[in-house]
Amino acid sequence: MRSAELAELAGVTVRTLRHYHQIGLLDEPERSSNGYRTYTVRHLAAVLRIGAFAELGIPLAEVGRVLDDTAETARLLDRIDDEAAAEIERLAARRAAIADLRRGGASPDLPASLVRFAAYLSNRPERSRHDEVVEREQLALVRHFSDDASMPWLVTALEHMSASGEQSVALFDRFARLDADATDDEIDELAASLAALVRAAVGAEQVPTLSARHTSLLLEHQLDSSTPAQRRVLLLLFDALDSPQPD
Amino acid sequence: MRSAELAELAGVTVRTLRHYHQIGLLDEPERSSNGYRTYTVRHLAAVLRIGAFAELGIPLAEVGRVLDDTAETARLLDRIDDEAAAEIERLAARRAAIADLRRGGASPDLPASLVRFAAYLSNRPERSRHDEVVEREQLALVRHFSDDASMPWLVTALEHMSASGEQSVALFDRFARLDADATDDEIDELAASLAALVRAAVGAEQVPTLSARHTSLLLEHQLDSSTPAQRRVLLLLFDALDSPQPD
DNA sequence: TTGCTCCTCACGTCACGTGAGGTGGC
DNA sequence: TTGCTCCTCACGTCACGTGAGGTGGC
Repeated sequence: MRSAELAELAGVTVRTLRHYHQIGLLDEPERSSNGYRTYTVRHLAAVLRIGAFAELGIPLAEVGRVLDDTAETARLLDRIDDEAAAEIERLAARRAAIADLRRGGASPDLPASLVRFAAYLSNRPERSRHDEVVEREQLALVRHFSDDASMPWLVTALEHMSASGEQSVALFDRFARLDADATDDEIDELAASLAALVRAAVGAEQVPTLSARHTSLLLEHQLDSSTPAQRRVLLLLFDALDSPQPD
Repeated sequence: MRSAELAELAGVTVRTLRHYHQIGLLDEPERSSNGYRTYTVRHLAAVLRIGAFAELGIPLAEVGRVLDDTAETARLLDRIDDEAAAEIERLAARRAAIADLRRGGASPDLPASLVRFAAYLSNRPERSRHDEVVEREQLALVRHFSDDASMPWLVTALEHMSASGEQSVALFDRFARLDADATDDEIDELAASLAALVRAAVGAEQVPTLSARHTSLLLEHQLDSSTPAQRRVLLLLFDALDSPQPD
């Protein structure tokens, strides 16, 4: 029989047959006078056997070695079974993550623990496109760092703020819309208010270490994304948070 | 920060960063005077965001399009979820097949319904290496064809034979060891005995169609693998099976 | 001459891994 | 000079898919 017929009988493409030839898995058959390959039933059997091993996940490069070696096959299948189990777990975890996203209506790069905080931010009036981008980046950073020892206070604080309602939204809004020609008084007052908000959210006994590697990266990101006036507020805020609480 | 530091913070390799640059997913940062890339926290955030989408199974070629498009992301995730479900099923089926093989101690290319028959064949005394190869090929063919309409009688017959014990093994053994100078009488007798065995196994009312495509391929395979004396037996056998039963 | 089947290269896929060969500052 | 870090190509991976360009017999 010719290539097309063998391929159809075996349920593969002609290209697959060629590939098996190329990697030495399948003997080249005789050629007829016009150069066409003329396969036999034995070729069909060979293709089917190769296919059976391949379907189990044995790489073609190994199939040749194990076609007639039951012990080797069993060893390989042990490994493949483990890999399949691991892959199933990966995929199941992925599906679970997707299901979570659907429930929360959130974006893949949002930390699950901060979905509420993200929603809270998006409620802010006059949130610009640029604000959104910056927020997304920050949340991605927090998410990635959230297993870090220096992080829990931040997550706690953000959660707490998102529960504290309109008052804190108003503060963030003032910060976001801070004028370039804001007076020193305005800036002092805003920094103090934010410091108070953070302290209240964190709890007085937990002193965040702003100099920790991951934390300082977050602060750096915030500074990078701020206007000069905002930067002045932030520096005052960091100072206030770093110094012992006035009582 | 430099490449190595960014890579470590993000939990990826430097090569991954380069790859993201190459496909235009990640902005090239400034270079320092020695040509080293100097990344910012924003690059870190970008890498983390890309990674979050990639981990969910979104191809990098799509990540760029959906980074800021929640609706598109949701649509993509629907597809990916379906694909993940299908892949899990494939892998689970593979694991089930491997578990079956372990229980039966069989080879991957054996039809599950013929494990007993294969074991039965392997009990034959003086089974040569060549016999084994031929048997394996035949079983692979039967397995692949076993959903064909012309096939059930064969599977039934083989099953039945494997239950019929030593008598039939002895017949197969006589066939396998048939001498090149066997007499016509010996050949006639063996063909008749085999025909009787097959008829008994199949059941009288089921007349197999030896000319059906898949069946004739099996016969062709058997003929190809036989000695001239065996071929004579087989042709007599096929004739006997094809003609109405003398009564 | 037109169709059909078969043939042989050979590039593309996907997300990087892995050298090879070279440079600049300590 | 030796080490270290970074750089830029560029090939390899895995099992084929997909043209491109050509041939032989009806």
